[in-house]
Amino acid sequence: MAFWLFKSEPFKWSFEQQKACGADGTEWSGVRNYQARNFMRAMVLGERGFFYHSNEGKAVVGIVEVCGLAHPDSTADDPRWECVDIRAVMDLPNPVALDVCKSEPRLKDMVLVTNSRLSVQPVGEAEFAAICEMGGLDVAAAAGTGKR
DNA sequence: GCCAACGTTGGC
DNA sequence: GCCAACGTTGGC
Repeated sequence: MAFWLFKSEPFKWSFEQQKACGADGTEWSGVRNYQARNFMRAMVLGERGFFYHSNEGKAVVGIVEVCGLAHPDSTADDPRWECVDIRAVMDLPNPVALDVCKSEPRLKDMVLVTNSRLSVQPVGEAEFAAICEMGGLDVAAAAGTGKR
């Protein structure tokens, strides 16, 4: 199981809007970057990730789950662009801000910290756990591996 | 609003 | 295939 991070400017698409889509989720459309696309191609159903608000907010605000494998992006006129579908799972009780991530030793190698421009990125298991802990979430619950 | 970092494009 | 020019992203 891998973990991911999806970045969005809240004015364009916020976690509130994501939650409003419910369990069906939505296309994570609009990605026009090969690295980001390749990460989406590697995603598996049920994998979890963070929802990060860039620009305004600059914080990890929620947990999402991959609910549709990579497919052509309906908003692209070029079929080489693909995206997955994701749905909101839960909020982080305490959003974890970027500057907090930057000053957290366990997150010093996190892609969010080292390459702020990548809009879809992998998250290490330890990084996932650290942010859940800092955000006030039970790691197993956030990862979807705990008891329900 | 500025600018640094990064990616992409296109001329050669 | 290199590299300069350009566009975009996103932190500050």
